[in-house]
Amino acid sequence: MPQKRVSIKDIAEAAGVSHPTVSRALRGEGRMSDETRQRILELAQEMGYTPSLVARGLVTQRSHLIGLVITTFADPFHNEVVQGVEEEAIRHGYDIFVASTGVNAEREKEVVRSFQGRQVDGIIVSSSRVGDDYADLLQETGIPIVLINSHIAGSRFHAVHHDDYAGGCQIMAHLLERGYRRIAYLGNARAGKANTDRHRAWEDSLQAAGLEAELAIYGPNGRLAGGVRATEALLPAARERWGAPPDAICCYNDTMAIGAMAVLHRCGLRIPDDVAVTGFDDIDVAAYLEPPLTTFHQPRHQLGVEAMQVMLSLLGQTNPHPPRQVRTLIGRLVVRRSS
Amino acid sequence: MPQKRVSIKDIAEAAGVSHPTVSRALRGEGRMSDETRQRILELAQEMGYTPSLVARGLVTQRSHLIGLVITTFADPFHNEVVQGVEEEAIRHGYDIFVASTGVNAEREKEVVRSFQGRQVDGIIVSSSRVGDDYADLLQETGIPIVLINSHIAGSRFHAVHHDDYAGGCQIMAHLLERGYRRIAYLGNARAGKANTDRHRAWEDSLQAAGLEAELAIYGPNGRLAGGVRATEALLPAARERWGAPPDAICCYNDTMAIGAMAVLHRCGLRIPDDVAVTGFDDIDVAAYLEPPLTTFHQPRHQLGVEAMQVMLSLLGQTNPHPPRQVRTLIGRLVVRRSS
DNA sequence: CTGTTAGCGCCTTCAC
DNA sequence: GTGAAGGCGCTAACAG
Repeated sequence: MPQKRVSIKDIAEAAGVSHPTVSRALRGEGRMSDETRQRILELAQEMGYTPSLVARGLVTQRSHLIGLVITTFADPFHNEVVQGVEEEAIRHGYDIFVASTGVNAEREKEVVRSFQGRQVDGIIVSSSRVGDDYADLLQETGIPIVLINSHIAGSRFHAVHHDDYAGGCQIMAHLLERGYRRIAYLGNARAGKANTDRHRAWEDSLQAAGLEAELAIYGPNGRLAGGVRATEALLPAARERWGAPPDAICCYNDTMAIGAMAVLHRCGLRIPDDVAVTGFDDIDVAAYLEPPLTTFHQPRHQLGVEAMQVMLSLLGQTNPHPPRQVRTLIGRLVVRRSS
Repeated sequence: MPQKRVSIKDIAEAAGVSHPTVSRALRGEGRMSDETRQRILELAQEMGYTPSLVARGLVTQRSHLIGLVITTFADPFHNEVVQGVEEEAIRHGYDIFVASTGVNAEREKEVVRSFQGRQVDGIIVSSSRVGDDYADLLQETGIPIVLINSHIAGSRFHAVHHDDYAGGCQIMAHLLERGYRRIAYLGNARAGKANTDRHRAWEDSLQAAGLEAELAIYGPNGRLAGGVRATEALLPAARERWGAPPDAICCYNDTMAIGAMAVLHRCGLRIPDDVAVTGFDDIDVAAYLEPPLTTFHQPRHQLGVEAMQVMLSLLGQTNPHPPRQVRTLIGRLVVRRSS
């Protein structure tokens, strides 16, 4: 029985009052006799009334919708972030509208248009390499923006991120302390600041230890296959340079590290006896690998929560140009058996 | 510069025509002089016009939005499905509005209300244990519904799913053929039909082989920790019954299998020499584990695509009660080194 | 080919 | 306390 929508008019008629009265009753606004209010509320319940957020949005110009841009749904890092954003949003009466862009600049524009068209109250962008043109596009919408882990073009945006450089340094300090010397970096050619920060941490740490940062190999992406590809390139390169495999591989993230471990296993190299491996992010599966993966834990969920908190504070403001907010979350080194 | 929205009225004024004319020009509808149309289009471009899908939705009663319900964003299975739905949706001019419910019945209702309020044109529900009351709630909205992998209460809904029973049988046939005899089932207490089908496949296959289905242990959920918990319970139970570990563990899904493998490793049991392990789904990481996991590949992405296709066909209909559509996708056994 | 009028469902003044 | 208007931005019907 695809029943027709019931509107406040229908309720008004049934209750013998006018629509505005119903509207007020439903929102608990304006003083009115408890009796009428009660009757209206009951009627609304009975008739199965659901307010049209569309109509409401049209008049109030607020959709109670937050647009969330991610690169892909198929990434364990993003997902936790999304979950965090959603929880915090719901807690405050907002819905989230998630869209993935892939690595497609055209699609990025489409998403922004769609967000604008649907009048989202705010936009959160997660882990994108926000280029300057994209940044301009976002800015032009006049909609509040919060960036997660992507302040590459971000000196002008509100942002929540973790400190990749510090994290990378902790990973490296751990490896050096354990006596590893031929440490290679496995990079992600597709990542922006996150990668350069981690790369730099690797480089600086080696130099500070009086070693040379000799071997950095990049995979085409930060996924499993990217880790495999990069490792397959790394091993011969290391042999050429050192006459041996690296004694440790510092990977851009856990996912690439898993790919790297698979290649090492396949080559008969033991982890960590022959080669140590470290990841980054501490995705769920990291603790369950064989051997369990040493990594740097990122508060992914919290990242989403705080991004939404910043957004809420922005939405509460009347000031169209509130001072820039930047939050940096601190992760922690998690040492497991892979190093 | 949070510029004010420009509306078709603004354009109309600038172009010296009436709004409806602008509306028509923008939608390429109604014949009109190429000149005026051209001028209007240029003006719209210049002024940075973005149509208000909110207003449009209010009058057309179509939002071009598809609501998608999942249980959690943090699940590698769902994510591929979502990605598939999104791609197909975008290809046809729809956006998707994803909401996660967790295992919270209250939240399920909220989501439906939100979807109704935002006037989604259709609802796709993925991998939920759609209970009867929830089913009723969905039905009452009068919005077209498509279920993915959750036709538990689904004799009345359109659905796209894979055949868990057949898949389970293939897994079991493989194990039996390899000579495994003490095969345990590691179940997910929280899953609905997917679990019962796989469980049944395990049971029937053993009996058909003249063996008894003796040991099925359930984890509290289908996640890593669920796999760990169940396996920790399984080993002593097996020892009690057989005086030895099972020689194979047939897991509800890959994620639980990873948890199981971690426990086996920790106990010094070799895979597959001491205990074989099989999963289900073929999530990305399955091929990269040590040892790589034997599993049953599910066309997760395709599942999403086809669900959206069914939805599109429904939206194209005028018939309020189109004949029920059910699509069953076929997966395939992927034998790797864990068995 | 274009303008006028009306209304989607709701909220927000304002009178009463 | 409540009702009567007006309008959010857009499309649909009908004039002209």
